[in-house]
Parts: sequence; C-alpha cells; structure tokens
Amino acid sequence: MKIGQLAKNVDIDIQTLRYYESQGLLNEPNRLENGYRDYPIESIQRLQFIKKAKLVGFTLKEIKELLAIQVTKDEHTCQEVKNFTQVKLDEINQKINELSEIKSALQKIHTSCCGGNETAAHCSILQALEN
Amino acid sequence: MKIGQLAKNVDIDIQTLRYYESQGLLNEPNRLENGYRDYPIESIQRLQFIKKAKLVGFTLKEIKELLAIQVTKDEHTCQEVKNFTQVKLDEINQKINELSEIKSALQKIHTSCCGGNETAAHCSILQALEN
DNA sequence: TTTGACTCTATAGTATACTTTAGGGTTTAA
DNA sequence: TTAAACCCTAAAGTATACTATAGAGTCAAA
Repeated sequence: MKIGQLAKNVDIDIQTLRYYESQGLLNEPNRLENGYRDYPIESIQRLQFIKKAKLVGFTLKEIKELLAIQVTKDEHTCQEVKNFTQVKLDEINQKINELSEIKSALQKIHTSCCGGNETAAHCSILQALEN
Repeated sequence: MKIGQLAKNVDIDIQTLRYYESQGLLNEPNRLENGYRDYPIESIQRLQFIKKAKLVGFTLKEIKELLAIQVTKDEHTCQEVKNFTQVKLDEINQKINELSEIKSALQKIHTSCCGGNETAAHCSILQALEN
C-alpha cells in the first residue's frame, strides 16, 4: 500500500506518517522499485492504536514504549514486561478515574443545572465536582 | 496565599501558574500592597481540575472552555450549555472506551503472556488487541 | 506527450505548553 | 544589616508534534 492510500485509510496526513517513521513509531516499510514506500496492511492497525493512545494523552514517546512491549529471550524478560505493564496499568486506571470524575460533573450540569426552561442558576464544573 | 505557597500546594511550577494566568485559565488574583499575587483558596481546586483534565488529553483551550461553563441569563443559555456538555460527554466516553481497550490489552499481556518462567512468546500490545 | 496526481528528501516554519534568563524589588531570619 | 529566599515583568529559549515549502522524480490518463 502506498503512503497516500494509507493516509486515507487511517485519516492521518502523509507528512505525519513520514514523521512517525522518523520518530520510530512506524517501521521503515519496504520500497517499491521507484523508491515509493510500500506499507503492509498491519500498518493500519498500528496507526489506529497510535491515534487512540494519543487521544487519551499519551506522548509519542510513551506510545513507542507501549508498541515496543515484547517478550523475547534476548531483549526483554517477562519480569521486565510485567513491571512495565503494571506501571502503565496504574497510569491508565488513574486516567479513567479522572475522566469519570469530569464525566459525572458534566452529567450533573447536563441534567440538573439546566432542568427548567428559565433556570439562571450558576452551574460551573468546579461546583459540580463538589460533593 | 502567595504564589510560592500555591505552587507547592498543587505541585505546579510558579512560572506555569503565571503562564496559566496569562492564558486565562486562572483569574487575575488580587495583589498585596507590595504587588505580590494573593490567591484565594479556591485556586487550589481549580488547578487540581486543570491537572486532571490535562492528564487525560484536554488542551488548555479546551480546559478553559470547560471551566467557563456557566448558566447565566446574559451569557449562556441552558440550551447552549446542554449542547456543549453533550459534545464533551461524547468525547469523554470515547476517551474512556479507548483507555479501556488499551487497558485490557495491557492486562492480557500482564497476566497471560508472562505466565510461565521461561515463556519466550512474542507478546505485543497490537497482538493483545486482536480478538 | 503533456499534465495532473502522486511520490521522494531535506529543511524551515508553526502551535502548544511550558521553562529559563535577565534584571529588578521585597521580606525575613541570623 | 546583610544574605537567603521570595516576589515582579518582559522576553527569549525549549520540547513536542506536527505542517508547509522547495525542488525534484514517477506514473496514468487524455
């Protein structure tokens, strides 16, 4: 798959794909005879993961680490991987908790603060977070 | 409360606090006679919210919008607030879904891939996301 | 065969969110 | 009273993550 096709598939700019390659998030793909990049189909899944991880606040560096998780005899032991995934799981649980708090505050505003037609009550997210 | 004390309380750099003020995330506080900033206690809550929202991938601009939610006769109608909170709720639900996916992939790696002592199975996050 | 759409590299520019520096005044404890 | 610790503004610098530009080659259809 050429770069323009991949870009369309995952809705990411062509330059951004080349940038991700330069940053090591995307393996260097094979090249066609003319020098054009030729991506395997798996690139789509990889980029969709990158998009998801970015959305929830992971940096490219962190995403690179997540993508690098592997248990191989030579590179990473099970214990190393277990330690790393535990740290990341803790981070993710924290993120989910923060999101849940913000969510319930927004929900409170959405349902109760704007109950009537003419409610002029001040209703801020900080107030909604209280109690 | 002076800026240094506030900075310690919320574990945010002094310069960052002044930067947030310049960006409109923090109201300009009263000044002491000597010109020093004098923050009300509520600033702590506000900054803790900013930290949480940042952690889960909201930009400062978005956080500013969340903090600006208010139902007042003159500025925002209930309908406007309802529309805005709905959009943000959708975004947050999406973020929670993405996080849940990443979480279960990590959990799968954490529990099953590293089951034995000598498992040399390749176990990547992308593989864990499949099926 | 030429023109429009595609690709390439290399490099410069931009937006966001800080972070540091420069140069100064203020407070407080020894 | 002086030195460390604090505060001020203004402006420059940095890291991250793109985004655009320049200048070139490739390909497919009219």
